[in-house]
Amino acid sequence: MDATNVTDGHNDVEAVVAQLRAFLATRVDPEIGRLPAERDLSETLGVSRAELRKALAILEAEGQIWRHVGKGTFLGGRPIDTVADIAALAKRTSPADVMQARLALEPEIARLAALHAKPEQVADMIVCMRRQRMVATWREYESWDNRLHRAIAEGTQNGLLLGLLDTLNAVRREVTWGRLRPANRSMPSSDHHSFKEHEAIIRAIEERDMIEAANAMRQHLLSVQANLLGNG
Amino acid sequence: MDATNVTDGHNDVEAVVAQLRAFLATRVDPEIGRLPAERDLSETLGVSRAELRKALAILEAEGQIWRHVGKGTFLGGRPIDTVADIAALAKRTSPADVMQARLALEPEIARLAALHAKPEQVADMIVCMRRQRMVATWREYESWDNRLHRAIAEGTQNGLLLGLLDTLNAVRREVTWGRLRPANRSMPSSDHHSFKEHEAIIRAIEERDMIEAANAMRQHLLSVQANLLGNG
DNA sequence: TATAAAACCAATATAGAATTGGTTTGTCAA
DNA sequence: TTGACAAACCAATTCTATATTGGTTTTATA
Repeated sequence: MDATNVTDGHNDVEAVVAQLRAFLATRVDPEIGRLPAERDLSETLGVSRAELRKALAILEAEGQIWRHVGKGTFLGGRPIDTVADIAALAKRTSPADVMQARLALEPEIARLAALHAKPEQVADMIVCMRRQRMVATWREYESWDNRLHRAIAEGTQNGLLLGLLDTLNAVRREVTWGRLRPANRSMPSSDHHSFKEHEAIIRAIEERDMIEAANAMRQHLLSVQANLLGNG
Repeated sequence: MDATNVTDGHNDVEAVVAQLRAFLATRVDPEIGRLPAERDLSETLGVSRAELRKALAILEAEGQIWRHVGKGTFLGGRPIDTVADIAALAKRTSPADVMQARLALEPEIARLAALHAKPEQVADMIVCMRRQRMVATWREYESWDNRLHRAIAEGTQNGLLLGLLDTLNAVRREVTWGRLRPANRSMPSSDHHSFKEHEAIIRAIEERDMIEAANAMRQHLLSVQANLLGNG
């Protein structure tokens, strides 16, 4: 414990921290943002791995870097956990949340579909709508409902929006399955409210009426929402 | 659709289809749902692979099975592609697509945040905003920008919307990295347009002004969009 | 006792082989 | 020529084994 002796060893971690800061500023490509592995870096800086880790812990607490087993050590704050894990997402999601999300996303999707949908994509929507009217079970009904809403999203020509809707739908299936599910529902009646509403949406898209497309979609979803709450 | 029996002379394909149906019903575990590989199955059934594939195509058109290269052949209808794979999504997504999706989703998120955000969540937003003004690099700027927009989504109290935004942001990072990236950007100037815009959004949320919150968010994103296209 | 070095662990990445549905080519027979 | 079949080829996917990496424990040593 001699303060006069080793500035290297006794200087605690502070000297190593300073050394590290310099290293980050000068020898790490900010575009790549990846530091060498601890074993390599400790050799490069001439310190033991334990000392280096103390310094790294400090810089991590400061938010200068973040680390992860198997990945490495990187510049900047820890990236947001991009949980695309449907099951985990569904666990913290209620049916009301699902409807809220649909109401947030799908009217805008309908609007963009009215702007960008190609004729053959509109034809796809019509096919879905027609086949939905001919189904014998609610399971098939929902299948074609999914496909219809997805066809509308395809009409946006935006793969990301389509992906978001797919994620939403995946969660929707998990959620509605997880909760109680009326098993003895009769077959879809021919005057089911959704039929007319779907028709209105598709017509608006066909006529390139963006405002009406968004509106019709919103009305449809509000109707579905009311139905859900009423039945629940 | 037409389940009618074929009466033409060739019983080739039809015979194989019948053989296949029997196989599906008796020799495929519905829990697993996977058929043997075409090469194996053709040998098992004693038909050529080409013939087998014709039969498989028919059953696939009927929705009895679905196939995918590298995966195999499975019972039931083709599952909707639940793209949790950010990289795959990013590959078919352009920066313009990202902005379009943000414009679709985030104004509505801001609106709901104005309705539901708790005081401590608003405080989080303010923290993000303040720290964003003090950064030294664009990397940090973007990190705090991400956190701010995520904090707003947390204000909706809707885990699904938050998850969707996380997915969107993950894709955004991939996309902007994949494409060319302006390397010589200077540090964020203190009068960067986003600062005032962020402030307007948060103020509207704080004042529970749903309409203004959505509006401010839309203006902000439009401004970002214009900036992107201008720089591109 | 303190510290450095090594060993060990679990999570992750990586590279290559193997598998699979889809497609093309070559061969032979009717 | 046409049709059927086998083999080869292709690209997407999975599987498997190995290597890295941050995190932890053990061991040696001064």
